[in-house]
Amino acid sequence: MAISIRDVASRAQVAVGTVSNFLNRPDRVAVATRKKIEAAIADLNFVPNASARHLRSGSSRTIGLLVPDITNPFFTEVARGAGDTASENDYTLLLCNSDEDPKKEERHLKVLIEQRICGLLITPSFEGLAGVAELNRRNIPTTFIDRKAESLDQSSVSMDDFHGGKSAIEYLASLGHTSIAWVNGPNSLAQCVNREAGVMNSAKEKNIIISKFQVSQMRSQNGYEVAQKILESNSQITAIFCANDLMALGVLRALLENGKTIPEDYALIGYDDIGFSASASIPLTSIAQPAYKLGALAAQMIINEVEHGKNFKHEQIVFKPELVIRASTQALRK
Amino acid sequence: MAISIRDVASRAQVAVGTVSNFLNRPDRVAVATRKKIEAAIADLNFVPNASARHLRSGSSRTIGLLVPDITNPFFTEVARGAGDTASENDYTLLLCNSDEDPKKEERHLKVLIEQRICGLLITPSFEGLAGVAELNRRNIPTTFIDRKAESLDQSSVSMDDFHGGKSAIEYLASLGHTSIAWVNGPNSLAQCVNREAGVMNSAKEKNIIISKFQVSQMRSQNGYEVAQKILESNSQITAIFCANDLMALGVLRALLENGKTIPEDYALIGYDDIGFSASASIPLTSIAQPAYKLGALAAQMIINEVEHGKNFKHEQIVFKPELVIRASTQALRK
DNA sequence: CGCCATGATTGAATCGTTTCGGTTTAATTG
DNA sequence: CAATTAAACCGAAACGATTCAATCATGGCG
Repeated sequence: MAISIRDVASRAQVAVGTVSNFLNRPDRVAVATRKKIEAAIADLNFVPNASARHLRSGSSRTIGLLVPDITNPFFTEVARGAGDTASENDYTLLLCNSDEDPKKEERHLKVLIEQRICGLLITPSFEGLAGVAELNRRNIPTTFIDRKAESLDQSSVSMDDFHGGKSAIEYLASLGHTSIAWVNGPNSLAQCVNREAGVMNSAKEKNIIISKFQVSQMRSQNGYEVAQKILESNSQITAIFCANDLMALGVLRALLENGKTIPEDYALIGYDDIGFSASASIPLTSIAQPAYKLGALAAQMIINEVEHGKNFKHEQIVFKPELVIRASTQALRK
Repeated sequence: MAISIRDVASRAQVAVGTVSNFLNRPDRVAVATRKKIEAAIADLNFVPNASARHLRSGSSRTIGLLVPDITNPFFTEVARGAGDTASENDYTLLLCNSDEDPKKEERHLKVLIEQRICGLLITPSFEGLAGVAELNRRNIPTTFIDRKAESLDQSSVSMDDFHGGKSAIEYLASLGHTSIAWVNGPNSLAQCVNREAGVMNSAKEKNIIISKFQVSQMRSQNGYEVAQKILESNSQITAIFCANDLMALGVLRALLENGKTIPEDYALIGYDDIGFSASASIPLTSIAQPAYKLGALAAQMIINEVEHGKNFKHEQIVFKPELVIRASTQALRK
């Protein structure tokens, strides 16, 4: 039924080995033979069988990407970047979504091993280290995304969260704000911890009062609730900085509902610069992370590692996030 | 290097065929033997090689999902649904994003054929029929998502767009609106055509005046621009219905910037009910589509088809969308 | 004209499974 | 106790590619 390299060979009147060479190292086959094989392939509508190729050659050319939440636009962009880079290099990307569920994560990891992926891209959740260790044992290269690798024999592509936190506060300070609310996620996420360190650092330098609000999940609803607390607190706060855009959008909604105007009554900054922030009712100032680039570069790095084998130099690349100024912030008027 | 079924067999003192039976039809192997094999597998840390299995057995247990835009929350949900169902049934989902680019779509289709997927889930863009024909020729089952299959020997899971358009207008009519702006996407999308038919149908019934605005892309920015036109037009319009939420969010932003209040000055309805609509500055009334369910059901159907082979009855399932009422609409006050 | 280097081509062995006809073992029956 | 049957198990062949040592052609050179 299925058409194999053998059929192509017999129709083109050459040996199977020659067809294989044509497929993988065309320069080694004479131009006349090339033509014959091309014709045979076209006639028979032949498409090579990836499984057979993989089985014999030992290298799978598929790389796994395991993200904790595919509905988060940040990860969607990461996936797009990784996917594009993968297919440009003739790799296949196997995208798995763990929904922040360790069970699903474990299952996906199992499948990825069955598929004999040649490399893994992963944004580790705080717990997920067990399954990753298994990958290591099997010598499957792994690179972290959005989380710096602590070990030097592993690559990672991450963001300078300290700088992100710091620059948001510096910017607000430059606008004249001196009392700022800081809405952060759980300490179990390295990102949150580092951003807060940056916040506190520049607050100290600029002599700013930080009111900290911490939530367990970084969803829109959580931002909404925090904003109500801020309004009730009757404090001097004139600016609000949220650890992600989802929460900032929640804050925005709460403030508008309570008759506040942005940026006059409160300046508001988010983090991530997801697409929806630009088209919010008040376009959001945000700390932009180059998600697409993160994914693309991580894919490129793991491909390099796969292809250059042992003599590969691991790198921990750290991007600087960028402040994107929109309508939700302005200079403080006394 | 790699551990194979053969190593397991020799360590467990059984034949390779027995190990294979243990893996695939455990009931056929005696309980004592089972224990031995289990132990050997655990000791050796054996994980079967999917490629070898596929090569020999001929069936791949991976299903492809090809979406036109992974950054659209609607498709993210579809992907989540399909992915969950796939892994519950021990299938692997290969998610590909074509970015609405026919070239990428073609390339992905090629890869999917190389991988010998056992079935394809696809939301066809208006052009993409060429590549799909190739799949048909190879007898790879294909089911459409969010687009009804015109042929009876193909399955599909789609939405009743006519009903969606109709019910939005009926709802607005019931609130007392008689002059409504309808912001639609290009006619090349079946969805848009059908929604419009529904709109026009109920407009006629309820004696409503529809002002139609058509855009080529259904992005937020397009909605923003249309809203400005509406404001300039100085018409009697009191309600705006957009063919997706992204555009509705753009409309919302434009209206608020121009000092209008929602829902007092204008009632506003979107379509899709993406997550961000609920947390917009004015939570959006919208026509909800069960994206997760669409993906999950489509996956289930293709799995059934794959497993039941020829005697499988193709179905064209059509869901009814649901009106979700939020703050952006209210009864008209004279 | 014979020799050799080079480039093209060949085809058998192999990758890790599943499949399936055949063999062994144990239990049942008359 | 011999004959019959069913349950377990065995192991060689096959899936469709790649690999690589071996063979074949070709042309340049002394």
